[in-house]
Amino acid sequence: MASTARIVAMTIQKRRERERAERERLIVRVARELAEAEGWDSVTTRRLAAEVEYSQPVLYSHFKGKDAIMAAVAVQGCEELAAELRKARTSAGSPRQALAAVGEAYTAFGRRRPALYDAMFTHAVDLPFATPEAPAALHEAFGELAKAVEPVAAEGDEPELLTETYWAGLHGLVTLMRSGRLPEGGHERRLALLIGHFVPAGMG
Amino acid sequence: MASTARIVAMTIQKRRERERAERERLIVRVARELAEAEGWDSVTTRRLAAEVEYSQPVLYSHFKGKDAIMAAVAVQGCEELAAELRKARTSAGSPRQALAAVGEAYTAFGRRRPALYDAMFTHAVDLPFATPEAPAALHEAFGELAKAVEPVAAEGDEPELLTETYWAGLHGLVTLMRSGRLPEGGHERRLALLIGHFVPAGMG
DNA sequence: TCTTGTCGCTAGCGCCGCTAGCGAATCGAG
DNA sequence: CTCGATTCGCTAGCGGCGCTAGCGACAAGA
Repeated sequence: MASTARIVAMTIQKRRERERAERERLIVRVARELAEAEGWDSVTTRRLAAEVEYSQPVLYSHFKGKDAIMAAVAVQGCEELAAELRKARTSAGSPRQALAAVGEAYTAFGRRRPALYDAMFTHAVDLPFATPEAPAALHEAFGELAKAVEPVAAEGDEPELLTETYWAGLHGLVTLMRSGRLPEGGHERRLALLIGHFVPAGMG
Repeated sequence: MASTARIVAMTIQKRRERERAERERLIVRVARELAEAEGWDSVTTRRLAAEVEYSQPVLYSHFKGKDAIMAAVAVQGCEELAAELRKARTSAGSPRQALAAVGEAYTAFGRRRPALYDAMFTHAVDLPFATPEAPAALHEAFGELAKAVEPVAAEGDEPELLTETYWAGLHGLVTLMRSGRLPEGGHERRLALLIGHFVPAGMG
């Protein structure tokens, strides 16, 4: 009897943990949907709690604070970005085309999913970046960039630094455009200029 | 007598306007100092009002809101950035050196004056950017970049777009580094890579 | 059955940006 | 010189923010 009770208790506990994990995923999903629909300013802890139909303190039993929720959304974004970069890179014919494809995919992602992009690359400094502890999805996304950059690296260029530099160029284009500091028109030509200057003459 | 009274009234009014303008400058100066010392999060309307020794509503008689105060600080920042870019550009010996000098001056500015940089290029979308109505100081700063970029533009490169692209690269380097997404070490080499890729082979 | 512990709730703290509306000081006319 | 009109900075407060203390209901184990 005692053993039966213990087993039942254990399965009950498992169900609890399952439900709890599900609720956590719900919070992240709703936070993301809300942010994408109305912007991060609309994602307040009160509003988010109301949308998931729990009280505010429940959020804090899952996450340390609002920034941690944004960080969770950012990790999701990294996964999607990595997938899109990979797809762009692997379906390109030449190194130059691959570099252009990931550049276009990156900036397209930033424009199509601004809330996700902000969580990943402008807000939320909580999650580590340039260290091994950074989320795997982030390494994966950066790795896609790196794999596209390395083939066009010149003699003596350190590939990692060159990738970071290319990333910075793409990031600058996305953020300056999205904040209205660069006109939307001309984006393709700016991107082409950036890419062109990263490819050695006569390559591609 | 009536005319004397009117004249006196006018000079009194002038003094008033002078004092009012002085108070406005005080607000902007204190806002900037506070932001540079403790970050923009510490620049609340209550705190700022206390520092200038007036009540909160006084701020709103000068500025539409907090964003407008940040915008005023941003304009100051543009003036300083423009001056530093000009100095860097004019004291360089060759087109390549000029491009490198403004790039270094730009990123150095972003790192040395993070609060100012944020007001100018990451927050405060209030002030117009890519239009003629943009503040003169902003045009001036961009013009300095343009004057450094144009000499190295290749045949067929649209100079304005190329300048924007170079700016985006610099901006990306500054923001990704300052938010901890790029390691501080390696900045000089990344900057050198960016500059090197913007200069046609065999130039400078 | 009763104790113990878990869990989500209500309520509230100290902030924020911003504003309504009052009272004192000043101005212009008689 | 007096007195209504106007200017101007103040106190006080609104609604909302991130976050948390602490209570009550409910479930688990003796």
